[in-house]
Amino acid sequence: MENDVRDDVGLGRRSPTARTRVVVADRNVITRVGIRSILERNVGMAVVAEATTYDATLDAVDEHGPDVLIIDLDLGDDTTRGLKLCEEIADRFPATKILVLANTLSELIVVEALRRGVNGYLCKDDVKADELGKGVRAVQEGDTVLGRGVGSLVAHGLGSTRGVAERLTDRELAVIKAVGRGLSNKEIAHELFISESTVKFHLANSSKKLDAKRRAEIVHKATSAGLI
Amino acid sequence: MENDVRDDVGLGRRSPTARTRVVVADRNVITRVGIRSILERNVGMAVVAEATTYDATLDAVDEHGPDVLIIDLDLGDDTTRGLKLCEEIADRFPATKILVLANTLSELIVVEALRRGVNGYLCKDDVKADELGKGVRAVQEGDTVLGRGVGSLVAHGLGSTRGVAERLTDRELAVIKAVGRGLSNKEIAHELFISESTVKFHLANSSKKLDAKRRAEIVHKATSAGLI
DNA sequence: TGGCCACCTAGCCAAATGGCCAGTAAGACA
DNA sequence: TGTCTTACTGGCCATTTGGCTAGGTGGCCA
Repeated sequence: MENDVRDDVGLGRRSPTARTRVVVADRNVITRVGIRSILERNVGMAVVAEATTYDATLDAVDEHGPDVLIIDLDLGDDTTRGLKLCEEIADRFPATKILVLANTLSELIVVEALRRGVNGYLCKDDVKADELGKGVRAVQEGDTVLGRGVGSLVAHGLGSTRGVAERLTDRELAVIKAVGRGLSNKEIAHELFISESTVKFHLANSSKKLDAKRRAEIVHKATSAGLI
Repeated sequence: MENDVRDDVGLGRRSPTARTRVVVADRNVITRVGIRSILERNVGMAVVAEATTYDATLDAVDEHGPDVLIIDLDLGDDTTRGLKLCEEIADRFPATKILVLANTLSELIVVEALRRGVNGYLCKDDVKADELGKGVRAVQEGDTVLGRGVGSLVAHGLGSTRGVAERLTDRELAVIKAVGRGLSNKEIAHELFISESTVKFHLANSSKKLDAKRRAEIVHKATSAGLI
């Protein structure tokens, strides 16, 4: 309908009336520019810094003390790192609200993120242009925002009898990665300097946590969740 | 998908000096806005239409006859569909050059895309802001552009002795999807109304094509490639 | 017409996997 | 102190798997 795009992406020039200051963390330039364009249509919103790595994100938040951090958890090769970063930021900078903007929708990640103090979780492919600004404003005001599908996913998870989507240990993750590379239990045991029994043990635990019947399903779920 | 038709965003009003007319196909608003912002910094480039589905993409190309189509193959739940679309466009509209802008880098997809007449392949996370404009201009002028890493991937693939990344048949894909859901061969056989032997046959073929040793690796590679 | 391809089936056998049991050891915590 | 969690190990046994050989069909194309 209205859909007038401003292409004059003023590079982070903060307007004097700006009330909502945002830091964007995403490894993808196109996405960063897009978010900037969309947010700066909203009066009173300004992107004050961009970051492409976990370390840079922490620095940017520390330096600018933004109202909202928009972050894609998948900034490196390890989403777990992104989760830890959120925890740290929520802990050290409680004034900065965190809005996760994810590529994929994974129960595993959503639940973990919320547990670690994230204030909102949107899925890139699902948000409409106006929802991004609304989401930023909502988390700034203390609401928890969950994008389309995310809410029901979480509700479904929490409603289930089992303790869903428990966190995978480092060891379990290492084994799953090896399985994804097509190694046999014996080969994995050799590579990780543990016994074949232990490999099976970790896989059995992973199976329960991910609610997967077979190793192929474990790999599929872990891959979809961006864990490997 | 409610948002099925191309929204011919008014802003894309073609300036009289515009020489490169671009259609952008991506399900993600943020990305579309980002691409638009970046391209329209370049004098002589205009985004004349956006599309979010395969059908809308074809319509947009048909209607606007752009110089370049920037497309994310993953517009629906089936990347294969995106590949077929490229083939059709390359065939029916040879004047429109196709630049794939992918989320993930997969040898499988790259090779298939090039085979089907795609003129360029960039990886979203790798492109820098200026490279996008350069890429568009390059494909428009008839060059083939491969992003960082893409080239070496292809070279590596083609250099190998085996016929790499052969196309998976529909049946093989169906079996792989089922494996990813954690089904046993017996269960898959029952679900697809074929015998267990046939399931094993398809998996063995998939193994060769994907160069995977075990079913878990097949699932991993297929998942990473966006095939399932 | 013959050849190629996708697809389907069968059986055999060795290896890998998954589920179960019962343990040890180290560090955190109250 | 005892209890918890995480990590690790072993053995047993049924099932699943992967690799092999050796066939079958129908469709498409030169």
